[in-house]
Amino acid sequence: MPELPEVETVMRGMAALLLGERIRHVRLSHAPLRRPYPEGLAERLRGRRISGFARRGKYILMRLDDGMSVLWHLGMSGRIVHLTASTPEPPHLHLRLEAERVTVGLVDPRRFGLVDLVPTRAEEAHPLLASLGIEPLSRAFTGRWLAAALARRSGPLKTVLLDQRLIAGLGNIYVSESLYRARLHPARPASLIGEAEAGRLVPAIKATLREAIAAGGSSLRDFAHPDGELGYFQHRFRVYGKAGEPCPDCPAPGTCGGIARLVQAGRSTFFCPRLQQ
DNA sequence: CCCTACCCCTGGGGGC
DNA sequence: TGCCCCCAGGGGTAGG
Repeated sequence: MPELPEVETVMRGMAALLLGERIRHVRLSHAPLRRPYPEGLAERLRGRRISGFARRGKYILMRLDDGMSVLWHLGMSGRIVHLTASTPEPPHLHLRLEAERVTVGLVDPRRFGLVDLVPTRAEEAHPLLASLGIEPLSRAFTGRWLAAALARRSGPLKTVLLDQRLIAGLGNIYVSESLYRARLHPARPASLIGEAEAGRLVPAIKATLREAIAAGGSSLRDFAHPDGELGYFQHRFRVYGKAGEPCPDCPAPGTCGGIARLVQAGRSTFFCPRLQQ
């Protein structure tokens, strides 16, 4: 599930609950995630105070008072849940972190997520972060930058935009949504996107991500509701998952024949075949 | 290097 | 109802 906006919202939710808290106890599941937990993770976290949060791509960094950071990745199905005394323990709970005033859990049925430890001063050197590309919401992410980056890549535009080594945080949903907003066809060869079109795409990506974060932010106020899930929200997609439905921007229903679905590198892409060229 | 195909894992939905 | 297949918002790796 989580792409950049969801991860950002989860991170903010974690910060709201955990910032400044001291960790009293950590319990880990026996079922492994994508990679084994670092040696002695539970013991190393106990007694530490949580001093800060950051996000890099789809990764969350939780900084501790001993110079270490906990690296979280939610995979496809990972969620952070606020556990209260009244809620029963959810299935697929892999990490339970009990702090002074709150308890949170990492729930991940598919177990594609991971938790690791990294020195705070060397976060960027962690193997999973070292090869990540540009942050799409940064000032450095401009049409000029993107045009130059795309010029060196072959392959369809959609697939290239999903590559975390180029842009960190875009996922399958927001790539489709951004290409629709920019009116660019997902199958266009990336190398043939010029500066004018890249100059359309960059603000489309930023606006798409910012709107989704804003929608998540508005849902954050509810994170204490009974199921306690942090950072997830119903966001209105214009094309994602809407194959066969009328295109929201075509003048009359049926003008474009409806939203189309395409499979690229094994992932679904949704687009309007008339508006996106 | 670059690109696609396949794999990891569980659950939900649709068709029969 | 049950079963089976497909699909799912993540990424890493093996091969072409």
